Amino acid sequence: MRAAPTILHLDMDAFFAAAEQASKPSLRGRPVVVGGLGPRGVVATASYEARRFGVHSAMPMGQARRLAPNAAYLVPRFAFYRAISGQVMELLGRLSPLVEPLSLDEAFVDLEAGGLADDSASARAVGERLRAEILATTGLTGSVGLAGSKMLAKIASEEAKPDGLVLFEPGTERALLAPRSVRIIPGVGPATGDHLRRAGITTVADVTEAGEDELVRILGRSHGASLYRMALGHDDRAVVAERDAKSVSVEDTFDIDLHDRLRIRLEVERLAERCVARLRGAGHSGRTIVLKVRRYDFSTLTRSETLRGPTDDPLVVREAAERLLELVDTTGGVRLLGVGVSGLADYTQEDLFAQAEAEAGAAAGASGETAEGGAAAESGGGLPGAREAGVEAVVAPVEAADAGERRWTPGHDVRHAVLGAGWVQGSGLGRVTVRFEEPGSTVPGRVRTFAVDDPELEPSDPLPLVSGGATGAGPSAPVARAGE
DNA sequence: TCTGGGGTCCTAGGACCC
DNA sequence: TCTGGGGTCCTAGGACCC
Repeated sequence: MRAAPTILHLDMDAFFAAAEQASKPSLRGRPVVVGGLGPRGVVATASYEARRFGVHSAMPMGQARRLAPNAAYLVPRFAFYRAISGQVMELLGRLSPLVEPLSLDEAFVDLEAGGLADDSASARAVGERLRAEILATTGLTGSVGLAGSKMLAKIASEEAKPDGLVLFEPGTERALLAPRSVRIIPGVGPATGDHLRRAGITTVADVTEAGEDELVRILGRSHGASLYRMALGHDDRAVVAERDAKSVSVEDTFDIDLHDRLRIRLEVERLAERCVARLRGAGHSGRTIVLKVRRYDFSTLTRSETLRGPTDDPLVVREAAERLLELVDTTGGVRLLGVGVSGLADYTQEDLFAQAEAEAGAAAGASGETAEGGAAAESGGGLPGAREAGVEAVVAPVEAADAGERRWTPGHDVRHAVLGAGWVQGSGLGRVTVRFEEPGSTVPGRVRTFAVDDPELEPSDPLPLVSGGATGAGPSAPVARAGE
């Protein structure tokens, strides 16, 4: 707990939805919902206009459509948001060497470590200047919380939303927290909130009155003790710039439950490939392979297997995932499959050969237990071969169906040879509807409809939200205008 | 049109070891 | 050779966050 409010928390306002509104003038001031558009999609972000209809994050899309039938519904464009996030994080990096990103749209900054603020007045000035810079650079608004600890800075930025700044003076935190719901404390979610309510604890003041022993009794040692400290305003967690990843995973929810065992197996194989691609892309390898299965009734289970050493070999991960699948009963149907790797190491495959040889040498003197475990972990190598032929027969038609057809995803940018830049409003029945407008314009653009195979229409990259590019975002920024 | 995808941290039991 | 205590690793599940 610091004597000056030099921990800053930045939270961009309705980030995905705001980025889409900035990119598409016709959506400004209108309800916009970004999320999965399939039958099992959920809301990722709702614009403030959409929130007035009761739409919020994590809500099933079907429910959102009932509440706000006239909103614009768009799929997330992560590459676009990442580019904007990069611009924002770059601005934060100018304030301090200690920047801790929590997600694309959120970060802590230690202003004291940056030497730019040492009291309330200077911290507030830095926060306001940052908000102005973010707006000038990205065209988007962010809210800032300033306090003497991470927890309070985060609560302050929540209070500042949208488009504001709130500073909590150190020394006032206990009085400030006391009357509020325990749910404002990060880490207290629906389950813990219910648990506490059944014990008669609903406000932060109730928490401090109950005492640490009582909380530990209700919530367990770690959770109880930390909640008690937080309720007193005690939070000494440091802003940490570099956090090593601990796991990498990919998962898919299917529009319709999968029943066919071969198809399920095929999807597990694909997920394993995707997972390894991400693992390798991050320069990692890992020891523990995890298979996740969500069944028709939403019950979720995981099965895992730890190898003798880290791997980034697609075949090894795939075969482990296949072995794990053999342990799972999928009768009744499967709505989600996932494959993950944890126990990460920095090694890549090349290093592993040397390591394997070293281990082989060591294994000569090792116990039989270890050798047996290793043999079991690698036994999949020859076994599944008998089934491969059957799987291949399934692979071909699935991939053929995906190939060849151009997809016009709603919300994505396009360029027309004559009419210029626009974005897809919708498509179906062999037609695609495009609105022709650019981020810089102040009035909504015209709408035109084309055949899906119109040769003059092609997908394009997002345009920059702010012209001029004062940040020098660099040549690698995906927002760079296509064809210039 | 009921419930995404990518993470983190914690707990608890059993195996195993000293 | 009727029974302890502590530490670490592995597995499975759950809560939480954005």
